[in-house]
Order: sequence, then C-alpha cells, then structure tokens
Amino acid sequence: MEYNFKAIEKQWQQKWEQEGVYKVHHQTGKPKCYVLDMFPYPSGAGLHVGHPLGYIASDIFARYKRLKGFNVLHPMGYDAFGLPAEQYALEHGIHPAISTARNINTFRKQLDNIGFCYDWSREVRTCDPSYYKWTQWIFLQLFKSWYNRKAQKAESIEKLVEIFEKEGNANHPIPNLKFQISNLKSGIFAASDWKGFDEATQQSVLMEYRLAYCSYGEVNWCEALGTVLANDEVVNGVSERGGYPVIKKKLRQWYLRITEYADRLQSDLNTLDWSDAMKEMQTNWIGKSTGMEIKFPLSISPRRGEEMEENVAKNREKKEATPGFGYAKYKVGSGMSFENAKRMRKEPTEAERLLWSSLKGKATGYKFRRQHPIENSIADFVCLDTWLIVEIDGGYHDHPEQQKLDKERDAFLKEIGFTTVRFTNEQVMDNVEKVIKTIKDTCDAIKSAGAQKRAAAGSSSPLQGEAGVRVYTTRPDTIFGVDFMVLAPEHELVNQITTPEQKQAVEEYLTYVNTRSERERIAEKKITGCFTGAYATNPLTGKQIPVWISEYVLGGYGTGAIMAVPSGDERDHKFARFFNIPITNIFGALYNGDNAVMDKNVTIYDSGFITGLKVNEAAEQVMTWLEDNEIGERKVNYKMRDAAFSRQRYWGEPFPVIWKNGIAWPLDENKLPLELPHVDSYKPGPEGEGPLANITEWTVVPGGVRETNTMPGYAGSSWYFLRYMDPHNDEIFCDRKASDYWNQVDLYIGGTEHAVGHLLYSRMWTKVLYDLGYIGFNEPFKKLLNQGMIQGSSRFVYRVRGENKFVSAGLKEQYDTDQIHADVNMVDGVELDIGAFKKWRNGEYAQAEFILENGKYICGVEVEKMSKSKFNTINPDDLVAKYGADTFRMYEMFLGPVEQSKPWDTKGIEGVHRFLKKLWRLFYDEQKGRVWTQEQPSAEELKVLHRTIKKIEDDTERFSFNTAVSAFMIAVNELTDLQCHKKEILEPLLILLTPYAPHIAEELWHHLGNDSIVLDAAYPVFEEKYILESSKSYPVAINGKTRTEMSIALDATQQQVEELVLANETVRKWMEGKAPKKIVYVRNKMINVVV
RNA sequence: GCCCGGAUGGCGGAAUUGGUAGACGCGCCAGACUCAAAAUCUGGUAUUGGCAACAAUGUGCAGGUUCGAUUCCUGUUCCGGGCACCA
Repeated sequence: MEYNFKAIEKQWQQKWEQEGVYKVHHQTGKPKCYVLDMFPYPSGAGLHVGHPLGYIASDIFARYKRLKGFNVLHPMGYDAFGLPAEQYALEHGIHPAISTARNINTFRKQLDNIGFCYDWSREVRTCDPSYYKWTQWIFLQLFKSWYNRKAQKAESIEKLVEIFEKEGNANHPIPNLKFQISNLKSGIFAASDWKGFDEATQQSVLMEYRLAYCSYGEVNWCEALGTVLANDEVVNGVSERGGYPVIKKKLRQWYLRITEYADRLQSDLNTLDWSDAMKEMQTNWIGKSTGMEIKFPLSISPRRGEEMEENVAKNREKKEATPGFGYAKYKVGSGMSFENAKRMRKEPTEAERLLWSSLKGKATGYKFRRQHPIENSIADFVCLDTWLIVEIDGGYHDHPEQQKLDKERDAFLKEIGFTTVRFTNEQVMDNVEKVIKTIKDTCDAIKSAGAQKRAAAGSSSPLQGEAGVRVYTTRPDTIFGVDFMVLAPEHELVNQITTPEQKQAVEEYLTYVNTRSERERIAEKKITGCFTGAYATNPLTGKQIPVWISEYVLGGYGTGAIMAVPSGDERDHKFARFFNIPITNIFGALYNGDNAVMDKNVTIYDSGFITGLKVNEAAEQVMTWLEDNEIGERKVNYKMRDAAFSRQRYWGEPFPVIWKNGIAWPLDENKLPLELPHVDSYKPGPEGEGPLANITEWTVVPGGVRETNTMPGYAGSSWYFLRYMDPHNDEIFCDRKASDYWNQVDLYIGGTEHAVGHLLYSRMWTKVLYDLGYIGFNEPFKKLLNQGMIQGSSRFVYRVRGENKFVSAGLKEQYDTDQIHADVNMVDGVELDIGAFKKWRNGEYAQAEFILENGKYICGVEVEKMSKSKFNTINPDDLVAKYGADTFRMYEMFLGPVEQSKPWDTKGIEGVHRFLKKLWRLFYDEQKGRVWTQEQPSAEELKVLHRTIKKIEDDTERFSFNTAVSAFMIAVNELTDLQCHKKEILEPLLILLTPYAPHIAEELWHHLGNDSIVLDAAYPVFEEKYILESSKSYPVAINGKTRTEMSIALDATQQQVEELVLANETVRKWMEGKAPKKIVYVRNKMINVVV
C-alpha cells in the first residue's frame, strides 16, 4: 500500500468541508484563541509560493491550539478595494467588481489546495456593501467624535457642543494651532461667541475637532493625465505612465486625527508582545520628541521698537541688502525711510491728530504709540500690550488694488501676532467716541482671550501674539551656535519676507521644490537652498542670522522652520559649507571644522551662561531662560501627521457625506450602506476629483452634493478583525458579546511592510471604538509575528548582441551579450530545457541557436523579488499537484525561520517528500502491506517519542517551525533505525504531526482504528522520566580549544570532574606538563582547562 | 538620507540563556538492488595538509570584552524591507 497523497488529500479536504469541522462558535466553555493572517489583497497575478508562508504558519498554530483544547477562531477574507483593480479597469475596461471577484475565486481555489483550516463561513470582502456599510458607519462615528484631551479619550461631538454652549472653548482649545477659520479672530471663544456664530462658522469650528475631518492637503497632481498619482506612480518627478510632469497641488481631503492618539499609540506598545524592531519602527514613526519652540524676531522686533532705527541704519551700512518687504506706502527699501516716518509723525493728518488726542496718555486704559515702526513699516497707532494696530485709511484706500495690499499686510501682521483695525478718516471725524470705544473693546477682547488661552494651556503662552519666526529644536543647548535659519519652502512667511533682490531666485527655487516629492526631498544628498534676503535675530545673542529656505526642512514637521547649528548637526554643517556660511564653534577642540559634533554627551563652549556645561544641563538652563523671558516654550512634538483618508478614485468606499453650502453633513445611519454607483468610465473628474464626480445623477441630491472622494485601502482593513467575530450581523458591526469573547487577536501573522501603515491605523480605530464603548479592549493584536519574504531565484540566458544566438553562462565572457530573464519553470536547476525555451513566448526564440558547454545550456542565477515580470514565480498549485499539500506545507516551513527572508529553491522539496514516504512506511510496506503492530514499546522507542513531543511542543510554541520539521525527520529516521512500527509510539506521533501535515496524519489516524477526526484528539503529554540520562559526553577544552570528549556522570562534583579530567591522556598531552590555572566546569555543558 | 532587519559549507539552514560550529534537508561522491533506469537503501561530504591518527584555519570585514564569542560591545561593508496615495 503506497502513500497516495493525491487521493488522501482530496478525500479529507472534502470530508472536512462537508462536516464543517472548522466552524467555530463563541458560545462554548473552552478557552478561546484567535489566530489571524494579515488581510490579503487578491491580486490578479494569483498566489506564488511566497504568499502562503504566513498562512501555513498560522494554520499550524491554529491546529496546534485546537489540539491543546482551545476554541480557535481562524478566519480569512479579502481586502478587495484597491488601486490595481481600478488600473486594470482603466486599461481593459473590465469593471473592478468583476476582476476582483475573479481574482478572489482564483485565490480561494489556490488556498483550498493547501488544506487550511479556515472557517470560511466567516469570510468577508471589504468591497461587499454588507461589509462596507459598517466601514461607513465607523467613519461616521469618527466624524461625530472629538478627542477630549482632558479625559484622554474620544467623545461624541454633541458633548463638545454642550461644552461650547456652557463655557466656550477655553478649556478645550482647537487641536491644530494652524487652523484657518475666516470668521474667527482668535482661537478662543466664549459661550456667548459660540451662540452668536452662524451655522457655517459653528460647523467650521467643529470640523477642527472631529476625529475624521476635512482639510486641504498636497497631492501628486499630473496635469497631462488629469489625475492624482500615488507616490509609487511617480518616478523622478514624472508620472510612471507616460513620463508626464507631476507637481504638488492642494486638494480638499479627509483626514483622521490620529495625532491625538500619538501618546497612547506610543505608550500602549508596552502592553504588546511584538518584536522590539516592530515597536521601534512604530516609535520612530510616531516620533515623539521633547524640545523647545523658540521665537526668533525677524530683523527688528516691535518689542525693540526704540532700537530699530539704529539697527536698520547699521544694517544698511553693513550690507546693501536691507530686509525689505513692504506694501504700497510702507515700502522701506524704495521710497519709505525712517526719515519719512519721522516726518509723518510730525505731520499727521487731521483725523490722526484727532484720534491721537483721545488715545494718548493711556486715555483708554491702554498705552498707545503713534507712527510706530512695525516690521519695516509704520503703523499709525499701536498698542504694544495687546498688539493692536490701528490704521487710519485715507481716500486712496478705496482703490481695489490698495485694498488688496492692505489685506495682505493685515494677514501678515496677523501671522506674526497683531490684530489690525482700520478706520476711515470720515469715521474718525464723524464720531471719534465710537471709534475709541471700538478700539477699547477690541483691546479688552484681546486681553481676555489671551488670558483664557493661557488658562487653557495651563501656563503662559508667550509665543501667542509675538512677532517673528518660530523654530522647533530638540537641542536648545546649541542656541549659541546658530548661524542661520532654514524655513520650509512652503512656509507661509516665505513670500512675505523675501527681499526684492532675492525674489526671482526664491521663486525659481520654489518652482523646483514644487516638482519634488517629499521622499525625494528627504533623501536628496545634493544640497539645495535659497537665501530669502531676510535676517532674523538670535534672541540670546542678538546676532543677525540669514534666513534661508531649503527642501530638507518640511512644512509639516514642528513649526516648519529650524535654527541651523552647523557645528552640531551634520546636515546643517554641509549646508553651511556649501553656501559659505561662517560656522560658529560651540564645542571647543571637539569640533575639527570637518564634521559636525553629533555626540550628545559633550560639553558646550563659547556659549555665554552655559559655557562649560554638559548638553542636558545646558539645554535645561537655556529652556528656563527662554521661558523666563517669554521667548520660547517647551513643546512635545510628534513626527506623525494626521492620516490622509481620501482618494480621488472610484474603487473604494464612498463617504456617507453630503455637502450643503460648503458644510459636510453626515448621512443618516439608517441609509447605510451608501452603495458605490456603477460607472462606465474610470476617468478622473474635473479638477482632479475622483471618477464619481462625473456621475451627476448620483452626486446631486436635493439641497446638496455627495462627497466624490472615496476611502483609502486601509479603511476596510482597519477593523476587519472585528467583523470576523460576527460576520453576518445586520444590526451592528460586531455584537459586543462576540467581541468580548473573542477579544484581541492572540496571534497575528504578516509582513513587516505593514509595520507603520495598517498596524498603526487599526490600532487607532480600535482605540476609538474602545473609547466610544463599542468594544472592550484597546489594542487589536496582542502577539505579532512577522513573516519574511520568499525571494525568487531568477534564471538568465545570454543572447549574443544583434544575433538570435544564446550562449551558455560559462562561456558568456567570450561574447558581447544581453542578459534576458528566462522562465524558471523551463530550467532544471541551472540547466535550460531548450525545447521548452523554443516554444516559450509563442515561439519567439524558435529559430534560436545555442552555444552549449558540455552539451548543456547553463543559466545564470540571481536572487530577486519574486514577481511575474522577472519570470521567477513558482505557483504552489504545481507543487501541490506534484508532491501534495502536506509536502508543500512542510517544505515551506522547512526552508528556514518564518521571520527571515530567503530565496525559494524547489529542489529541496524532494527531501521533505521522502520524509513523508518514510513515515508512511512505518505503517505500511509496499510489499508486506500493514506493518504497524500493537506491541509494547521499548524504553529506547519511548525516549525517541518523548524527546520529539518536547521538541515539537517547544518549537511550535516559539514559532520555530523549521526546526520542528527537522525534529520530525530525526524522529522518523530514529524509529526506522529501531524498526519501530508500534501503534503506541506512532499514534501520538501522528497527533504531533497533524498541524504540519494534516492530511497524512488524518489518513493514518483512521487506519489505526480511530473514528473521530485527529484534530479532536488530545495532544500527547511529555513525560520527563522517559528521557532522563545519567551521564553526558562532555567536550573537554584546553585553553578554550576542544581537544577531547569524556563521558562523565551528570551528578559529578567539581572535584570529581577535575580528577577525572587531569587523569585523561589527551588532556595531559595538551597541558604539556604545566599546572592547571583553573578548571571551568559547567554542568551538562562543557569542561575547560586553563593552563 | 533616515528608520528596521539580515550576512554561518556548493545551497536552504541548526546551534533556544556566552559553552562540542555546521543538526536536518538539498546537491555532490562512492556503494547495494536492477539487463538498465527510476524509486529505495548504506556510507562519505566546511577548507587546507596528511594513507590515517591528527593538526591548522573557519560564522561578511576590522577591532574589543571573556577561561570560552555565530551569540555581547565598537566601527565598517554589502543585501532586503519601510519612509505617509501599492496593499
């Protein structure tokens, strides 16, 4: 009786399916175990041998846990929305739903071949409306929630509205300080303000709090294709398809406010059983840093208004490039000067004179100055306590162009912290009392808002309302070494501070940066940048430093501006060298002029009051000083940004949102799912909108239009592990009873490529659902196992250039050749099957000639990524057909550690197949038939069995599946040597083998007379008594080099061992008569004699 | 560029906590069975020298710690993954 794997595997797969042996339910008394594979995207290329690696590992673990008495949830489904299907639709006109369904069928067939124990009754597909109904529902919960920082959890937006109605937002300031709401003067409003806001303003304010919110973000825009491109569709600044230019464009986008969860995402890593590497990657992604936000005044600080004239004059003497950025009459560089300012103060208009008489001498309770220089222009009146500017506009301000300039000017002043109010001459002349009252009220409002803000922040916030550029630094100790400042090219101030002389250069540089992807900007080794012409003042030293822009500073991180310390930062150092900016040394002898000092455990020199201090102490003192002087504040910063949550694509979940007059309104939850409408064209909509924008009969609804963006790939995959627990529920995404039972995923297997994307997003969603009370745990994946990648081993043929002639690899040096991928399936080892090659690609090479070596054509070999385009993919179906699923499963595991990447080599599979046949022969002989017996096992046989039980159990628990396969081989080899065919030994062995090779185990299990399935058997229990040894063969080393072996009783004492060892002939030979200095004896390990 | 991981015979890999480097399998070599082949079985196989016993060398490279290092530390090279719109 032969091992007929084909019949066996087919028969059992059918039986398992018919009897539903993998169906599980949460109402049992057993302990649960949730084993999950990362959600696969069903690609059109089908499975290659790399894909099932993790699935086999999880299948082994799931079966093992079931044998150990657990109720195991082990589901599978499809992350079925995605770009490739849409791209395929664009190219072939096949609807993504159709190609996706087809791909899923292929996928499923391939999976079924391998004999997995999935509970297919729980399958989910993200593109199925019954699934994405709940993705949309969760999105609405995100939309209807905000993050209460005080409570450190998400809460419903209605609760926030209640708070606003009661106390305004003083206790819950707007999370994003860079918010832009046109009707909102400051970020803080009172309850009365809130009630006075119109609906649009109220909704804009709420949008600033929602966990899913709308904002504007940059995308890769390709004008020629009329579409937004993914990062990997952009190569070297042009589109991958067609090579058209790609620039950045701002589009309205949805975002998830994941930054509010940064701290919890960080600290909760401690509760997870993940590899340190994985935790480290997430930590780096979150990028929490503590440092200081420091304000550098721009050239002249209004606070130092009295010194200004002198400074400017000095600057002008020193260099021609006086900072100049003005508007109309304020222009300093041309026309306006401080002489003019003085003159104007002496010659005020009638209205100014009138107003001044009512303002001077603290008449309003606030001290005002008139004709006061502010940032290189002259304000008519300014209150330096409240940062209020009062302008009296003459007749020419009616001119539209001047109004535009005034508006720009006001916006700039607002950015640097001023509030501007404007009055006409007539207003002042007609009713000066009213004007004064307005000014006084505004001052009061600013003052109370400032106080509220300080109260909200829990400390004074000196940066609010102060002029200058804010930089973020984690090294405040290096502030005496600042030689220049770099702004992100997209920094709002760039336009305003650029001098006329530098305008052209800056504009050219900005054009260049606009073509650069963020990745390119970070990775660029070449140093690029541009001087703005402006100078800033180091608040500690008073030193004037030039302000540059460069692509290496990103707008999204920190404040979008850095203080550059060339002697203490490598990138700054290279920048300074490249642009010839003088470098200040603050590290004494440590800085050699060639490399920046990156060491953080050094002493700071030439730095005023921190000279001689270590980095940490110096930083502390600088921070304290800056805080005391209200120039900087301590800040915790995160590298992580809010997650972009929309795509201008068709094949994704539609947003359940309707826009009415610019306000986003959620769809009623009872109207979900909002189904994706059918389209005939996948072409983008106008202005970069998604294809949905083209279907007006869908987008236009009474009173508004639908959102035309769709959700990104990670929407559906951020919560799918919850749906598996209760996949058919129509009432809720997952019944709380089910999620309470199944709880966290106990083992999650997938590749490291998901380290920071999927794994962070699903952690966030879990935390939100937890905060809102829908589930009872706040981390989705307790234990994470990362599978390595199986690489392909490519084969090459060498075509003689210009001829239809191929030369064998060993002879290719003699010719001028081109290297061409040959399909690995036509190659046996390295020998090419010439016949198959000639038929390949419809006979493209049918007429080719071959130059052979030793009568063979030998191919070149290279390890590459496994991919169809490299003709190095191996289809698991072929291997299963040839060797069976059990062999395939065990061979995939046998290749090496699951976590490690390794190249595929089909050759070795024979060895595993031989092992299974050898196992079979312990039960049945080809000639003799049944050989297994009911005889009593010997001590030796029991030792083999129990050593194997221990090894397999240990290895399976620690996911060392490759060594477990070896252990099976060793056991079968040993039992064969012992000629052991005893049921009492073989039966437990079959149970051990079940997770690894379920079909053969099941078959032989039934041959041994069992009726129930082997998965319901009890796992064998290891008993130490069978494997105890009384002595051990010790390696004996002299001076660390092993020289001989000695068998010594395990309970020998140090003294006994020493006597035995010194009496040994080999030992004495190597000691060459010298006395031993020391004898190291480690019980059960080794002996070392030191001479 | 930044972050994470990896490197051991001809090949995949083993050595679980610093303790006999190369388990197990492939490949290769030799032998048995066979008319022959396949399958199967037996033995050998890190490198160098030697008939052998044995000796020297050896875990990417250069150092260090230790009685002892594939394992720990410092530096370095190469390869793989990720870097926010592939999934």
